[in-house]
Amino acid sequence: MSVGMSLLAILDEAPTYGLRLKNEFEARTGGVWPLNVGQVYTTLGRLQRDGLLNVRNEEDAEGQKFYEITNKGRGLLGDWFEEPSGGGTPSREELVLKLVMVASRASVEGVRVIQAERRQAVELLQGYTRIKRDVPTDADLGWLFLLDSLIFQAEARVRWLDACEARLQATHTRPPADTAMSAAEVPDTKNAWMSL
Amino acid sequence: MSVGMSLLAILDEAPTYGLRLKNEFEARTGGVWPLNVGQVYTTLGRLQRDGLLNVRNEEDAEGQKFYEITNKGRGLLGDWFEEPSGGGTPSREELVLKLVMVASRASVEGVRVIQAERRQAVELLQGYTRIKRDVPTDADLGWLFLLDSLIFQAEARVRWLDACEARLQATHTRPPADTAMSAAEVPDTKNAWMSL
DNA sequence: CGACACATGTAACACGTTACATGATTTG
DNA sequence: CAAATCATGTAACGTGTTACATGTGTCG
Repeated sequence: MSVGMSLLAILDEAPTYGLRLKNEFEARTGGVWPLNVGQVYTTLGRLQRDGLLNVRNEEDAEGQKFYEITNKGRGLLGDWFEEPSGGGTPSREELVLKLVMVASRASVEGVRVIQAERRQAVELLQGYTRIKRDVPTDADLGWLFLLDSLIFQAEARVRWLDACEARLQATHTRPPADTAMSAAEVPDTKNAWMSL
Repeated sequence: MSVGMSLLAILDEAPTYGLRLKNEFEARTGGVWPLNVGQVYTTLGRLQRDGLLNVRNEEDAEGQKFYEITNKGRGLLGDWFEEPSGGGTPSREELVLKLVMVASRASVEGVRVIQAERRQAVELLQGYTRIKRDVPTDADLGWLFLLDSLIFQAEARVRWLDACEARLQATHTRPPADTAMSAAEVPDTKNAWMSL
């Protein structure tokens, strides 16, 4: 419930109303992560249902409905900040999944896919870099965090794609081992993974 | 619908039955991405509903139900491979969102959060590296792709967290500009973003 | 007036995910 | 026989997301 937690985080600074939350959210993320207004209200409803926030005065004079975080909500928010996010199974990124699946196909196709992805990743990276260059040094800290994240991730992605292509080329040189639709045993490295 | 596409990709190599799909999926991802059997069936149902696959013979003698990809499914699969994945708005990663939100809080708390995340990221990175060291060179190509991805991403995350902490420390030195709950105007960098 | 921005909300859907139920077959 | 494994499936929930409906106020 990342969105809900974000709304709670904003409300933890000061009570506000729905549309304002949307605007704050988008302002802090520099417009990179647009948030449908409807989702704000649905999420607020769910947060209220779970007792994480209260409605102050039903319908203000100007038609604004102020929400305020509860103690329970503050507790949960604290947990969210304290507990590291990387636990559990790593999230299934679409691109990674795609490459995993393309790995058992014709290597020519694999190379095509990888290069197309690489082109796009580089393009995005350049875009982010251009934005960062023009960003004022006193810009919102959160927005700088996000921008850096986009850049670091895009860089990593490009380098990863290169590594994948190299792997693929190397495999292409030597004929592939007959792994086609084998007994589907999870490799014993799985156990190593489990012990993390 | 990443999972659905993955199932289609597996079925594109050869028709199989449900449980086998689960096993294949987990084998190819080295057990890192477990897939609940139930989800396989629900997803298969949705794929069938959309005409992306057919059921061969209702209930094989051994109680196995074979699925095969349709031409429509093959087309969609091709699109999936051809179209780069990074388009649209970048996915909302929980950790990034968390740091964005922590940015407007007390810097001491920010540092604590970042360091906790960093500890975990390093730990994960070490775990992945250990696994990679023991992985046979002839291992499944897709599994190697995935493992590399995890490593590259973890590395990038660590470096990003360091950059964030440095930013935070720098801000901490000079008193923060009064950005608290401002008019919430999306910065004009948004326009730069939009033009990507 | 008409258009636009502000403000709230609901209905509906997609997808991921889990918990549970069922039956057949194998094996100690 | 009992337990485990194989195999299929359903009901239900959480979250994200969109499209739509409604009403108010403002301004050219």
